[in-house]
Amino acid sequence: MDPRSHDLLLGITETTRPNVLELSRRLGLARNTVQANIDRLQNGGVLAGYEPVVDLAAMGYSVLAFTTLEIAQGQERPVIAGLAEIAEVLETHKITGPGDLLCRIVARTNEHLHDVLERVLVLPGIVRTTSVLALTSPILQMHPSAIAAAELP
Amino acid sequence: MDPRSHDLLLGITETTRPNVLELSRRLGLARNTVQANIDRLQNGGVLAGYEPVVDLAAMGYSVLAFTTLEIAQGQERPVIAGLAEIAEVLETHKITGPGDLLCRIVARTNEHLHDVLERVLVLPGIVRTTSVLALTSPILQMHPSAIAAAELP
DNA sequence: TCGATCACTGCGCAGTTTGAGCACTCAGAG
DNA sequence: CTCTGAGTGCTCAAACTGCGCAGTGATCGA
Repeated sequence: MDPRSHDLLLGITETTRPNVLELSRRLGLARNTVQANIDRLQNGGVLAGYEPVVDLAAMGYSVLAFTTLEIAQGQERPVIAGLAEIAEVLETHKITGPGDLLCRIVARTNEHLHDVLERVLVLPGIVRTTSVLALTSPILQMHPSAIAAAELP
Repeated sequence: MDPRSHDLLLGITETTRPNVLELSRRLGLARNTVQANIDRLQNGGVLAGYEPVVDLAAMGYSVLAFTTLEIAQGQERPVIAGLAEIAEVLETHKITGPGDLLCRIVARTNEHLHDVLERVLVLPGIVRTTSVLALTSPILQMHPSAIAAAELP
């Protein structure tokens, strides 16, 4: 991942907008209507922006892991701050149950993942980590589709 | 989630493009250069498209769960097909370790989640499910940032 | 039943962006 | 020393945006 591409992907996030005219043609609605609907979604906070869809595998990150962290009492905040510094940690969720944090981590190789996990482990307050590797990801979607809407009372 | 908004979000995925001219100004590069770089990323498969960023909470889906499924021998394919029919199941990963599948599931409420899990449980071949709820998600990013690039040899 | 409101439509116009092409420079590789 | 690739600067018609304004039909409360 060269820095140029990185800047590009970052910049894309900020300059990407839907083509309202084409959208209106596809949906069979007036441009004004589509624009108003988009505005409504944005104002409601549902539509928070636009992002490039990045194929991590094509980017060289072919390893995906879900790692559960157990944290010592009251150490969550600094641990999260530490995790935020590790680029390969894409998501962190505070969770219920035996673990405390669930992280989504990408790496180029298994060795690289090992390296990342070591950087995680040295964070003060981490008691234990458990990782599972994702082998394939047969389902990937952004949001619940119309099926869900149809089920509503 | 009304059907109109759904169509809109779906259509946005297909009609959204970055503003290359503005991007070039921000990056201090020529428009041609930026366009060529974007083409390169697309052709390389790294940049797979553009998507709206949807705030699931604002959309009414305030519950996020990670559910691990244990599947009976050789039943994975039909189970995955069944999961694909459930709109609330946003991601499914085949994983290593004790579980077989890890799912990311959203729901409007805990009751709704309960309902979704019941729909999951009735799929033939599911032996056991274990769910953890995500309370907060302090880190959320799309891809490893420049930090990772700087670390490369 | 009347008037208000709302979602949607259609039109228009100035300004911006796109897509495509061409010519040029510059640095590195063979 | 030449070739090649990356980047630049320019041009043009066509497309799209942002914005405003006027009109229609349906719904709803008084």
